[in-house]
Amino acid sequence: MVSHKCVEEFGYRGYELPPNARAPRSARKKRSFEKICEDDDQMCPIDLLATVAGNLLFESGSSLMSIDKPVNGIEDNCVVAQTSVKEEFEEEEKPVKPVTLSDDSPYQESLSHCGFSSVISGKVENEAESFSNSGRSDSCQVEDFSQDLKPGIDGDAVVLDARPNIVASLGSCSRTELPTVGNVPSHGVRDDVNMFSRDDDENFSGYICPRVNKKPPRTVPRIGDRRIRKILASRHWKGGSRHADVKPWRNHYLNHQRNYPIKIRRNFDHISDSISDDYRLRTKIHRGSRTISSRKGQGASFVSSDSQVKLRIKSFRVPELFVEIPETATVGSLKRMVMEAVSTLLSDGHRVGLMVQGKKVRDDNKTLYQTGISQDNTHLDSLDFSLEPSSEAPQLLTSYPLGQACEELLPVCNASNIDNVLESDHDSALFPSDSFGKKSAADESKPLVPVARTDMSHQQPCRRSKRSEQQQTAHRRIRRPFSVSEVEALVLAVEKLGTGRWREVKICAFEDADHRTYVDLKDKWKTLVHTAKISPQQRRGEPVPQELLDRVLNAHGYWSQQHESKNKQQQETVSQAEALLQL
DNA sequence: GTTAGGG
DNA sequence: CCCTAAC
Repeated sequence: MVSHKCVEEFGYRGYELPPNARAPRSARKKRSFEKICEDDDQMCPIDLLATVAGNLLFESGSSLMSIDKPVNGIEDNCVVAQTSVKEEFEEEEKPVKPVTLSDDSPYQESLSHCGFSSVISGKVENEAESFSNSGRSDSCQVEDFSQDLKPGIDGDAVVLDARPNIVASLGSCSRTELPTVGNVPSHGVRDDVNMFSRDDDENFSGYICPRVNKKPPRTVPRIGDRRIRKILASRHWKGGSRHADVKPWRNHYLNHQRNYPIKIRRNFDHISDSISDDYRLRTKIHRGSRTISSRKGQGASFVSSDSQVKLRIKSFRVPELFVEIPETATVGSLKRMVMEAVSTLLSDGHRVGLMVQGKKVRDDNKTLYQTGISQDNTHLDSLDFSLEPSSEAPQLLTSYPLGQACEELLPVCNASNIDNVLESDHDSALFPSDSFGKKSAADESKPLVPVARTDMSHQQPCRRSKRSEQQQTAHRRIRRPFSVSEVEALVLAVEKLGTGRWREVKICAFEDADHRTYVDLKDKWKTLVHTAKISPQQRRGEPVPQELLDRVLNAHGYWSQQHESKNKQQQETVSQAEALLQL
């Protein structure tokens, strides 16, 4: 809430949070797109499962579904999730043929390229087993990069349901294709990274490392196998019967769009397999007092004398990635587009968050043991990882397509989805609801953040320069137009304090509005003055009541006059002093 | 760190 | 909203 220090003096009470933090103008142009998102709040996600967790997790199918208690009051979801997983497990899981990878296996190489991490301790071989069992594509898979999309698209927005090459967590890896070992670059880069245990405090076992990829792929994106399907409306995601082609894992996702933490069970053999939430990580924990962890990448192994806690991040999803693409675009370009969007989404501004028993652990220097993450601690029952923005604003990428036919390409992610990850955060300016009295941001604030615009017409020349632009603007804060009530509060404060005292204005009227800096207020005042001076027809954005604009002009005039007279006085003083000095 | 102003 | 100069 806005501080009432000023407000009370002026008897003003009307201030409230702007209902919607909006995306930059570039995003707002895509109204149709936003509409999709609004109408279909949570129904058109691209789920990117990036994991190396293999069929290992499903060695014991029946035990997978066990869950002791509802997580954060979403019991129903959990139950459904379990059911779904179970079903697909039964349907899709196949016996696995063991394959052992040598230490120098190209598989390791491929892992190192990946964008996400999965946590394993000495389990690479097992992972590989599941990978090796990968079969060919299923009916959903589109292999031909040059294939036209048209046959599958009815003119509505296409929503991609993307999966990485390896999606073992849902037991469907038998359907996915293992990238050609040893030929990674040409076939696609694995979306997974293994991070192995370390002994020191800061690099705890089971670290999740979203790979920061400042530069989205320039040439052929390494997208790997993706499943593509269209949806026309949200309802299409719901009943499975309407989509005979929808795989069980898909239903699994469709039914579980809501955010909730992923529970980690203490025992490897009894894992809660609740579906991961957006930005939440599915983890698994293994207990052992003395563990041998092999570091495949370095061909080394070590024995730790410490008690080790093994964590396993099974997968996580990228939420609400919307893609709009001409039906004449090729499948390859679509894949590239998705890859870029996903890369962008994950590349910048994300860090790993950790919650123990629902409480955020901010101190990175704490040991796991101090945090309560130890092999014999019950806290392991509620260990949550999350991906959260590490910077104030999500990355805005704008790679402007040149071709007219490709104008409307705009993958969008709904940033509100990560809101609840930040539920206890007050340090993020991303979500005004947080600092304005805990409104339900998911309901009231849906900043649509464009994460990428992809040039589908292969007009490479412009990409370079645009890329550098992207990097330059990567940390630009999200645009958040002032609401009328904010303007009112600002006007009130300036009326009282005058211009030129922006820090005080901030403290007086916007103290708790973390996303409004005094520079912002100063800038807003500047634009308000300008707005008040121009004709109403020339004004843009949410109309500011004329009454307020009048007050702006009045205050501006008054304080300008004050400054003038002040300066005049100073000048007089100076000249008098000079005159005195000359005498 | 604040303020002012251009971009 | 960003950047920077000036204080």
